[in-house]
This record gives sequence, structure tokens and C-alpha cells, in this order.
Amino acid sequence: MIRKRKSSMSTQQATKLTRRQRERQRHRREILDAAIDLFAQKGFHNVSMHEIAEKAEFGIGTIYSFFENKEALYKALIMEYAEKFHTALCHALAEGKDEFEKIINFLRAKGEIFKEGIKIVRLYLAETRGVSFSFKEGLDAEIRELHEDTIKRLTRIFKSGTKKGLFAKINPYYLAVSLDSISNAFLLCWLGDTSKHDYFKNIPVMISIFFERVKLERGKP
Amino acid sequence: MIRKRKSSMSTQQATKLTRRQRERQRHRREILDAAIDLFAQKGFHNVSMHEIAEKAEFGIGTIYSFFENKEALYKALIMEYAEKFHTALCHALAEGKDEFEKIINFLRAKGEIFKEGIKIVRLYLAETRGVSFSFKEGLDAEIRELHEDTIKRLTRIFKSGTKKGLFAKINPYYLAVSLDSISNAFLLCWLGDTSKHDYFKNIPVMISIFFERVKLERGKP
Amino acid sequence: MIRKRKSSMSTQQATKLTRRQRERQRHRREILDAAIDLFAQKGFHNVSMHEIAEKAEFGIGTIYSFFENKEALYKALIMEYAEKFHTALCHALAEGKDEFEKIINFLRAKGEIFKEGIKIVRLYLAETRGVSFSFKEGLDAEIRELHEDTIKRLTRIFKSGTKKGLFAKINPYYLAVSLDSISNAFLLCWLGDTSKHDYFKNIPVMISIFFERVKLERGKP
Amino acid sequence: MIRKRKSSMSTQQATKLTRRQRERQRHRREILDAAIDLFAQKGFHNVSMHEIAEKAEFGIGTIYSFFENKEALYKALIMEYAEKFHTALCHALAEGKDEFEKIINFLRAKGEIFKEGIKIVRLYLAETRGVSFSFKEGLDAEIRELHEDTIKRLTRIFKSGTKKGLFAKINPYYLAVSLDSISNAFLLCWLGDTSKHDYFKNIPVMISIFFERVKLERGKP
DNA sequence: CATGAATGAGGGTTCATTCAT
DNA sequence: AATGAATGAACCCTCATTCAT
Repeated sequence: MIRKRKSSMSTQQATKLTRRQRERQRHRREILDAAIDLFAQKGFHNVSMHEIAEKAEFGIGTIYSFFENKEALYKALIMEYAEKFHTALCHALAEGKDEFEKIINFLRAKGEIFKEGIKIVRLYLAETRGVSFSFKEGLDAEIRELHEDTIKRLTRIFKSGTKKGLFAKINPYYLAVSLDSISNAFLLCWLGDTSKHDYFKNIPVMISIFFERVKLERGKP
Repeated sequence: MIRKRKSSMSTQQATKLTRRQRERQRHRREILDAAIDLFAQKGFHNVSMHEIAEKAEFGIGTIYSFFENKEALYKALIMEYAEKFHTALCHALAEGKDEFEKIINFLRAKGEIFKEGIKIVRLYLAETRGVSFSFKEGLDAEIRELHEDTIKRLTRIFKSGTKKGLFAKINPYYLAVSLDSISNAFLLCWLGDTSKHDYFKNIPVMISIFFERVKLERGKP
Repeated sequence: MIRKRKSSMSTQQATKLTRRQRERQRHRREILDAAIDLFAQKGFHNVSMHEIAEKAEFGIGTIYSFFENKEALYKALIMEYAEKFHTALCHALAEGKDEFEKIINFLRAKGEIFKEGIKIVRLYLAETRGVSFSFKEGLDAEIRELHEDTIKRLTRIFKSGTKKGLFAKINPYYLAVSLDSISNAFLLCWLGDTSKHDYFKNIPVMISIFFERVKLERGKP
Repeated sequence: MIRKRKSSMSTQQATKLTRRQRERQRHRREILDAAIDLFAQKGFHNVSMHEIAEKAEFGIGTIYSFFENKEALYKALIMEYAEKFHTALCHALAEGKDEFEKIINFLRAKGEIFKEGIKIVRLYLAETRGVSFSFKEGLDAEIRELHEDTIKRLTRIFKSGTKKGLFAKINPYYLAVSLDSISNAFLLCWLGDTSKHDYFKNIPVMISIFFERVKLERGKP
């Protein structure tokens, strides 16, 4: 019933798509974009498929030709961003001459990415924070896997950094969780009131909370 | 329409209630207890009033004789705990010979309270973290006010502690937000897997992340 | 279940009632009075038994000890007035030295009675006009019987008046229906706007519409 | 939410509608027709939307795709006929060589129209007679406006007729109200028992009640 | 492919009525 | 006799989903 492109999006080459296929891709995009706004504003349960169809300027039937059901549409939306986020954070953690720089990169990347897709962040956080009951457990599992992978990578950074004596001797997993958590808190402050706060200016603050002793040596972000 | 007890709960003496009234109180409690479980498991939108009625072993009409509507029931549930949490946290922050002890009290109280009402915590966090779109803004406002009050009190502790040189010279509001955020993260870990983690054992870890320099002097919680 | 006084109200002597019984009568009255207001304001379907109980300052259980159900309460209310109206109209039609006077008496009595129980009139008209779907047919039958009896008596007056040459030679039943109908129309105008209209002043108008030729001979109402 | 045809019914040409739209029109009609029967039989409050859906042989959802809610369906029903009635009565009052003929036209048109939509008449009368408590005042206002407009036009006829000496010198507004009222009474008799009465044969009777003196000159309806 | 009319299960809520106290 | 807590059938309405065109 649902006609899914066989080839995965990441490997397909744009040039190989027929005009028809390209059009369809564009329509899919338009639907997802309409959906983001609505879900971010009102939450999963307070948005109807008709609403999405209307905003996307398609018939509902069309929506259902792209997504098996409402849940699948929501999941596609969240996962799309979750993957994007995940990739960007992985890159950030991979680059940088030492653990310290990697972590700063990580914090910056997080801010950068959230700034772009500010609308989806609320949804994303709701999912990763484990406080989402949007619906079945299914989505959680997949999205959390990505989140946990990030935490794992962060943990590794902390581990090696601790060995070098860069950080306090604390279970690196807890350090990772804490850093993630604190940066989320700052992002939420930022989301709540973009005028008064500036997440990026507060990166040194976050760092200093964590690693006070090194603050003086290298605090200039 | 909704028959509410005349006297406020906080001031009434149990002995002054008639048997009828005491029964009604008990029934209200039973309904709330049934509702907690369901809401915590499935979230606001995936629980029906009929379901609650059935679990509570009452007719739906009875539910509606206690709560004007579903939202009111949910709000009563959340606010009940929010107030309880708030009170306990305020007490914790008020007791203790210095800022340091107050903060440890705070972290312990948080764990203590969450342990009791572990089911409601997910709901509570969903609300205070601003990632809830459960429904109207109304509830958010009231519950967040309580949360912000706690943050404010915590901020004050950090401020005076910083003056005494107990903590690093960082904007005390950010310290407060961060501590709250980190403790939530640890609580969530704990919630996710009670067997592997122990929130209470990690209080020193949280402290040490924040205040490394003082760790040696007084790390024994 | 329903405890009804055996003796009919019309024949029982007040002095034979115990205090208990008198009290109960008074309570019944209070309930009916509360109900009139509500029904007249909002109609049968938009008034709840709880509402009536509250307005009458009784428990609902008490209401049900007087009236088998909502319908019975409504019927008791309507019939009480219908009987009162009927009796008064019969008296009016019986008194007066000739047909002309009887008819004027009738029109006055109608106004008099409606003035007293203005609230119930809307209900009464709704029932007698055949445009009521309040509920089952049952009530209609009984109340219309009374109404038709009045029409019959009126018809008789017209018949004998016509023989004497007092009125035009028109089927007296139609004259009766028409007079009833016109007086209702004037009463409704009056109900709609008591300030601008005065039913009583318009009695001669009604008469003159019907019996123009005799107007000059005896127009002083 | 409610999908309404763009073009207004009065101006659209049947040929310009697509088959889809024509089908939808037909369905709307079927629903309204099912609803008339039920409402006329049992009254607004005693008919459920499920009942209407079942009788119309549609899903309830379909009903709601045409009418925002039960009240709107009822109102659409009543207003449709009220407008039809109003138009027909206006035409009747406009045609005829003198006031007398206009009034006879009016009485005939009333009978004609009521004969067609005999089921809706009870509803219509309930609404225009001010004895309806069906629900909100809203509907009343709109429908009564139409009714009052008719009365106004009738009043004008009586006024000019009175000037010419055609009618008795009575406040023409009262004449209008009375004529309307009497014709309703005859219609109600007719409704109550079609076999015994014939509204149309009674038009001269109504006329003669009103204008006895002219009866002989022109009584042939 | 795209559409949108049609569907109906299911949800929130009301209220007449019962019955133990 | 009087009460009012409890009940649950029944109501109005929404919305995810299907399918004929």
C-alpha cells in the first residue's frame, strides 16, 4: 500500500531520479515541513492529519501515500533530525586536537544545530529525555539509541581525557550524562527566552562548572 | 456541579470529618492513585476516563463528581505532587549549617521524594522541563512557578555561598539551573534502570563535578 | 416507592392533615415553585433534576420521593396550572348575562390568569398549541383534553349567541378556535414586550375584529 | 472543518457542478430529509445524531462533514424552510389587484406551502410562536426576523386597505397579527386531523370573521 | 498519482435515577 | 423522611484511516 523508494535516501544519487521521483521527494519534504511547525507548536496529539494536509496543501490521501500513518510521519520527522543531530555531534566529537577542544566543539555543535531546527528541538528533547509518552515505545527505542551512542562517544572522550589528567577523576559516563544534561538545560533556557540568554556565550560557563581548575588556562572559546 | 469539601485540606482535622466525608476523601485518593499509574505509563492523551474509572473501580460519573474534567484530574494529580515536592525542597534548602550542607540536603530530598512517588516523576519532569505539550498552557504556568521558586531559592544559596568563597565565581543562577539539571539527569538514569544506578551514592559525584576543590575536605555525605 | 397521598388534593380537608403531612405538602409546593422558574426559563430538556433540587434546597432523593421521575414532575406542574386555568375559564364562560358578556369575561379571565402565572404560560402554550415535543405523547393528551373542553364550551356560547343573531353566521367551532387563537396571539405579544402592549386594553380590539357590527352598540368593556 | 460549497446555492447553475459536487448536494439533501422526519416526530432533544445518521444511511462522520454540530443541522433545516416560506408569502402579498386579493393570496400561499412541507410546520411554528426553548436564542432571532418581516408587510397591506375603507378602522398591526394567528390556528386544526378539516375551504370563513361587511360583495374565493 | 468523501471506533461528558445510610 | 454518593447508559463530537474515482 505504501510505496517506499527502495534505495535508501543517503546513497541515491539525485541525478538518477526521474522528474517524477524528484517531484515526489519535494512533496515529501513539503509535508514534513508543514508537520514540523504543527507538531512543535501543539504536540503530537493536538495535530490532526487533516491539519497537516491542509497546511501542506495536499489531499490527505496524498499524505497517506507517503507515510503509513500518523505515527510513521511523526517518527520520520523526528528521526530525520535525530540522525542529522547525531551526525553533526559525532563530527564535532571527532574533530579537535585534544579532549578539551572536542568537548567545546560538541557544545558548539549542539547550539548550532538547535539554532537551525529550533522548532524540532522541543520534540527532540521530549523524546530523548524519556519524558515523552507520545505513543508506543517503538520510537523511543530508536531515537534513544542514537542519543546513547552520542553519550557513549562523549564518555570515551572523557575517559581518555581523564587519563591524561585533563579532568577530575569521576566516572566518565556520569561526566558525559552531566554535560549533556547541563547543555540541555542551557538550551532550554535559551529556548524559553532567546532575548535574555545566549547559549553560546555560556559555553565557557558550562565548561568552568565542570572543570574549574582549567578555566583560567584556556577559557577563551 | 463538582462537590468539593468545604474546608481546605491543609487545615481540616481528620477527626472533624464525618464518616461520609472520610469515605469520600478515600475515594478521591483511590481515583488519583489509579490515575497516576495510568498517566505515568501511557501519558495524558493515551488514557481515557473510562480506563481510569475502571481501574479505580468506580463509575465514570463518580470520577466526574470529583474532578470537573480530565484536565482537572490531571492537574490535581500533578499539582498535588508538585506542591509536596516544592515544600520538601524548600525545607531541605532551609536546613543545614552552611550552603554546602543545604545543597546536599537538597539533592538528598530530591532523591527521597522521587523515590516515593517514582511514578509521578516522569509526569512532573515532563511538565517542569517545558517539553510538555500535554494541553493548555494553564497547567504549565502554575507548576513552573513552583519550579522557578525552587530555582530562585537555590540561586540565593549559591549567591551567599559564593560570597563566602565556597563556590566558583559563576553566575549563581546558572549554577542553580545546572545543579537542578544534573540531578534530574541522574534521577532519570536511575528511573531508567534502578538496578544499575543508585542516585544517592552519586550525590558526592554531583557535588564533585560542581565543586571539585572542596571535594577532599568534605566529601563524605 | 413513590409515596403518594391517597386522597385527591381537591377533596382533602386541611384540618385533617397531621403536621407531618402539612410539612410535606409545603415541601412539594416549594419543589414545584422552584421547578416552574427553571422550566419556564430554559425548557424541559435544559433543566436537570440536580438544578431543581438545588434551587428548592432539597436533596435530589427528596425530589424523587415526591415525583416518580422528571417527566412526572413536569406533568404535575403543567397539569396543576392547566386545571387552574380550565376552572377559571369555565367560571368566566358561565357568568355574564348574555353570550357577549360571557366572551368578554372569558378574555378577561384569560388575561388575569396569565398575568398571575406568566412564567408557566409559555409552557402551557407550548403544550396546548401542539408544537411541543417535550417528550412522550402522554402529557399532551391530558392537557389537550382540558383545552378542548374549553373550546367546546366556547363553541356552545357562540352557537346560542348566533341563534340570537348576536354574531355572524359562521360555524361556531371556528369562531371559538379563532377567538382562542387571537387571544393567544395578543397574550404572546404581551409576553414578548409587556411595556408596549397591554392585553386588557386590547380586548375591545379583539371583539371588534370579530364582531364589528355590534361594536358601536356595546363597546364599553 | 466543514466543507461548504463555494458558490451560493441560489446563484449556482446545476450544470456547473461536477459530479462529485452534485453527489454531495444530494447527500446533504438526504440528511436534511432524514432529519426533518425525526425532528418533527420527536423534537430536537429527543433525536440523536446517530439516529439521524442511521436513518439517512450515512456514517455520523459524514453528517458532521456537512453540519458543524447538531444545532447547526437543525438550524439549517428550519432556516431553509423559513426562507422558502418567507419568499412565497412575500410573493403572495405582492400580487393581487387590491388589498383584499393580496390577503386571500397570502392565506392560500400559506396553506399551499404548509401542505408541501407539513412535517416542518410543527417545527416552524414552534420556533416562530416563541414557545420554543429548543436551545440558544440564536436561531430564534434569525427566524423571527423573517416572521416579523412578513407581519410588517401584512400590516402595510392592512394600512393601505383601511385607508381605502376596505377594512374596519383597527390598528393594522393587530389585524396582521390576528390574521396570522387565525390562519395558524386553522392550519393546526388541519394538521391535527386532515380528514375532517380543510384549510382551503375555510379561507372564506377566516375572511368573513375579519371583514364581515364585505363578505357578501366578494366572498367567492 | 492524487484526491477528498465517507467511515465509525472511541473519547469526554452529562444527568436521570437508585439506594444505603 | 431526607440525603447525596454512586452509577452507567447515552449523548455529541473528533479524527485516523480507507477507497472509489
